[in-house]
Amino acid sequence: MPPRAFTDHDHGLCAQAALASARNLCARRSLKLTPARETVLNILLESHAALGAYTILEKLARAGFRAQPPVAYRALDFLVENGFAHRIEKLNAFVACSRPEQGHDPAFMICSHCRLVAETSTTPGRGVLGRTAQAIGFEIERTVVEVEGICAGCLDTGPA
Amino acid sequence: MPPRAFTDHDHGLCAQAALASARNLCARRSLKLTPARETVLNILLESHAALGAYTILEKLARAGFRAQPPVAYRALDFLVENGFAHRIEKLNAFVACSRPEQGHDPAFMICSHCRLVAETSTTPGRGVLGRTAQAIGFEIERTVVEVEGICAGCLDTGPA
DNA sequence: GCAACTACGTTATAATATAACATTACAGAA
DNA sequence: TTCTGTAATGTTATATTATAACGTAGTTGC
Repeated sequence: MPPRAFTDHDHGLCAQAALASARNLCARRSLKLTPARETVLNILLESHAALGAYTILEKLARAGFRAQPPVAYRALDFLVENGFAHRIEKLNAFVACSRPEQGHDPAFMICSHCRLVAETSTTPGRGVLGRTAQAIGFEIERTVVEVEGICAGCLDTGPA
Repeated sequence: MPPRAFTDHDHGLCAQAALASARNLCARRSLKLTPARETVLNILLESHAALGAYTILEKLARAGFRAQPPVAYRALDFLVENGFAHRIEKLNAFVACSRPEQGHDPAFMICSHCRLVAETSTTPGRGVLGRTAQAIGFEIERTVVEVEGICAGCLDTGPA
């Protein structure tokens, strides 16, 4: 599956599908997709851009929620823990997950010009790094793979 | 070259070599390794642990420097830009570079128990991610590869 | 009903990072 | 040597990101 962020697609459908999928998974796992959580997920699903917690907070406020930071962070914690969103370490920001159905080790391509983030996947345990880890007895738990660069669209219109 | 952080080694030598190497490279490239910069590098070289900017700032203060944040951040910027240190995104912290001589795409193994960070290297442009990037015309500029887990030493003494 | 748990509301503050502008040091040109 | 531009530092203030702590309310299972 190619990443969608930088390719033409019907984003309405894309967002709708992700939301439906989240609802589904929550039902199956008896997780509560409460209003605040669902609203944050919808905010993230508006685009493939990474949003900072305080940007999300503003949008939450506009949607009628109380705008204290913990509200946003708690919702984000829930979404990230359950695989409906990801934290982009490089940006201290968050994106909706493109593939909530699959367990995955996500990898991200971040356009430093338009700030869109495409999700793809990686197999970090394998490859050189995995072998090195094994050689020294390091047990991998989580991986962060983020590449920063310029997406095709931004290259076309002239790189930054 | 295996990562040193999690393996037995003479750390005094390790730090000394890194410092010598930094001095050398600065001379060759006419970069100024000023007292503040060298002190920060030495602070980082004390161990293979990642240090936050404010921890570094405290140590700088103890070494007789003025302790305003920009002092630490400027020195860190210099060290990172010139490859003498790296920023660990996952931790918002910094480590000395283990191989300042080589241009590299570093990858890090972070022990979530003892917080030591081992540096190794990666070839992000190749592999699945590189091919995906190429397929959609994404031009990679920088990569962040950090794996979090438990090092052999911490596994031995009982995992967290 | 009520105990236990989960989520939410709210205040406060911690931790990380940078803007902005004044001052000083220093290298190369006149 | 003095001038001058650049790089580095000093300093104040503030922006941005994140969490602690504690009380309230809703829900679930008994």
